[in-house]
Amino acid sequence: MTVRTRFAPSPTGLLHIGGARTALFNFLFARHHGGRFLLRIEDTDRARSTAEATSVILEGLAWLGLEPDEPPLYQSTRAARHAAVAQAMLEAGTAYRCYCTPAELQAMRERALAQGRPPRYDGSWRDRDPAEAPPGIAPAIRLKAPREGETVVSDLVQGEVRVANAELDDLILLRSDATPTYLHAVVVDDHDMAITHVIRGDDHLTNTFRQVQIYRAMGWEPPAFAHIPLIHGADGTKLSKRHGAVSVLEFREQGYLPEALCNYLLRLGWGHGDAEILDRAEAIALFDLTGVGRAASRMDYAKLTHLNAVWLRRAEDARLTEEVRRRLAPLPHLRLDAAAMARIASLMPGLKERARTLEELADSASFLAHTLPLPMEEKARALLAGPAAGLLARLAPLLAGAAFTPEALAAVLHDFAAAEGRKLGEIAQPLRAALTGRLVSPGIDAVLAALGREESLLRLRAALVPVAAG
RNA sequence: GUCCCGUUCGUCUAGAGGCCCAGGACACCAGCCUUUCACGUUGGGAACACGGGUUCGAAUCCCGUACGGGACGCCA
Repeated sequence: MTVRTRFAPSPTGLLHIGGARTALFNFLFARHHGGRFLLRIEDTDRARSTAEATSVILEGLAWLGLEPDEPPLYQSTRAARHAAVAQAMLEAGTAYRCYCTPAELQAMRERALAQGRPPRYDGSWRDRDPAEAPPGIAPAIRLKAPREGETVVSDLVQGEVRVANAELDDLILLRSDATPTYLHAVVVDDHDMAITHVIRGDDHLTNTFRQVQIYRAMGWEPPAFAHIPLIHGADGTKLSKRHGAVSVLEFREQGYLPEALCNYLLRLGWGHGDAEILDRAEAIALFDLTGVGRAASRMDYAKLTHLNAVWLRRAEDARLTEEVRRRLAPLPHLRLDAAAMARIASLMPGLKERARTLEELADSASFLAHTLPLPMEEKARALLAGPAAGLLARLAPLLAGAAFTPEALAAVLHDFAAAEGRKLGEIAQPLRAALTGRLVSPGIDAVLAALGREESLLRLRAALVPVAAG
């Protein structure tokens, strides 16, 4: 039997990282077992579903490299099939028409709650003669669920979970307007799509009992279930916007790499020995449901950022250069011409070691494309205002005559430091300040070489002018 | 309220009766390296929720308690 999994989001909002992780686990599980990963858009709630939300989900999945193996199935296109199955259950006697109005049900719930009983449908139409049906009321179709015994779910993550059938009431399959409820539509679709493993958030665990009852009523074999724990915010409560970024596209915006986010999400709630850094191929090879924990895990942005730094260092320079260009393009006072891009590309090895996100990377590369005057960090300005200025003034002519290769420049700086009786850092730091406007950058010889003689001397003199004048 | 699930360093986790006076990673602190920063590297502090059992032996099995989460809709 070929493994078939699915991710089934409802397009009512963003693709948040909880959903992304669910998709990732489904994808990885399918790939690990040589199966297929499918996507179903649960858009039966027409009022809340939007095309925008659907495209956000598709875009997020594509960015994460979690594209489905078949075109997505839109649940709303399957209403006729859902109704037909409910009808078949009606005829088979495993379902019945219920004429209670929403108001009556509401009152029923409130009464039960007031008496300290669980709020459940009392089954009043279960065995009632349909001839007693009140006129003018369209019935809903309810499952005639077993009242005795228990329903058992053998969950691949949670283990064997059971509940007494007496705890469950007769759920609605088809609303009075003939549209399917979520519980019913999911079962019919998973069955028709030949889904073998349903991997989803454990907020669905208790729904599963009722879904299993539907499978049983139809004589269908239920798929295997795996309910994975939810992701919480740093404070342990349900993840929401106030915890920081939650939308997948938001992470992209902030400069996170998809492979880093996937790596992080994989390790959140799943472990395999001491393995921490995993690429897609390794994840597919190692992932299995047995490694999934049962407790909710908290979102840790610091760890995500660290993983992002790791993946940033591993990323191709050309790709990062393009990402930097895209992020720098809208900014003022930058000239992203071929020369500037060549500088950025040549310094990328040193740049990417010092950044944790694409945002930081772009920021740290901006000096290479900046038009003069160069913006100065306060500390850089202070350094240039000190005695270092004299050193740089004496250094300038030496640089003017030097070959602009990192090796030759390093030699010039070393010799100069020796001649001045200074430590190299005492030369390099002010020079860095003059050339970059900052105190942190790739190696100073590499920076000089990347900028080239003309630009380097231009920046050096520009930095010294105010000092000389003051 | 009822039902279901969970609980190992601050966080993510390893651990499936002796290998654990509990290992790794992030974060934190200190040293080294370094041309600053970062990387790297070395070291440090830091946890089996609590109480009972079972066993020669329990983080691991059982039962309670506490705390947390989830579900109880003609929402998904």
